Amino acid sequence: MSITSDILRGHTEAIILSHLLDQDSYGYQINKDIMKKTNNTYELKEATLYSAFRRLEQAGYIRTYWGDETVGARRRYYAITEDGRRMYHGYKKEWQEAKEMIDKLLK
Amino acid sequence: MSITSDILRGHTEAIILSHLLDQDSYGYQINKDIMKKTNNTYELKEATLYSAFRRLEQAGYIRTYWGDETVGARRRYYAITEDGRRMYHGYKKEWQEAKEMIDKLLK
DNA sequence: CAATATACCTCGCCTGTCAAGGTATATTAT
DNA sequence: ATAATATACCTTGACAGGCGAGGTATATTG
Repeated sequence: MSITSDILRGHTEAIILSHLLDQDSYGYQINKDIMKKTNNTYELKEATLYSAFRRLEQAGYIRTYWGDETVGARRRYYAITEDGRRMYHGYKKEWQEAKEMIDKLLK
Repeated sequence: MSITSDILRGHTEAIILSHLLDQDSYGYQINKDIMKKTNNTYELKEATLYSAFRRLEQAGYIRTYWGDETVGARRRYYAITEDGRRMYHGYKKEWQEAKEMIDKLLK
């Protein structure tokens, strides 16, 4: 595992929630967005992505539905819930604090 | 596991190396330093600490020796190596980049 | 003399990541 | 025509770091 992956570990769920704040989306799209946003520096691996979806759904932070594509491959859409939004904002706050903490600890 | 632990995951080794930059130290002391530095927000768990020491030693980033305490409990001291310093600086750079990336991904 | 502090350590579980594999449809290149 | 690539979904099993729970020994404080 690369160091970058290790640093990113644990942020996956919040990153996904962040992408659902403004509109519903689906796995493939979210992954593409992330790659684009990071100039292809970071690619969320599919297995990681889908296991995160399962956890988020289980926790009630997202709900899912199938798109009604008439052409092309089917898409499973994800929507953030109110709990999900709360979770996201809590996490973001925690991230701000953690950032300062790590900066302090790395001198 | 708390969210904080998950965010901190992977930084343990660098945090330890950081504490060894200026002087050698030992497990108990390093742990205390970390707690103090973070106003008791973050406590590196002992099991985590010692398994990190093993990894760091294995990797050649630290070397260890027993202190010559005449009173009190014995102390195992840790010293950072040149490789350890290189590793630390590389990690710190990576952290700066990762920080920006996560900020971007969390909008 | 019990409790707390200092100081070390190990075992085994838990959880998130991911390599490797799979399915199906649509488009583009040869 | 058909091979290759892109879109889109998914599961399994291994791996690694964190840590709860347990242990040892010495010194100090109430």
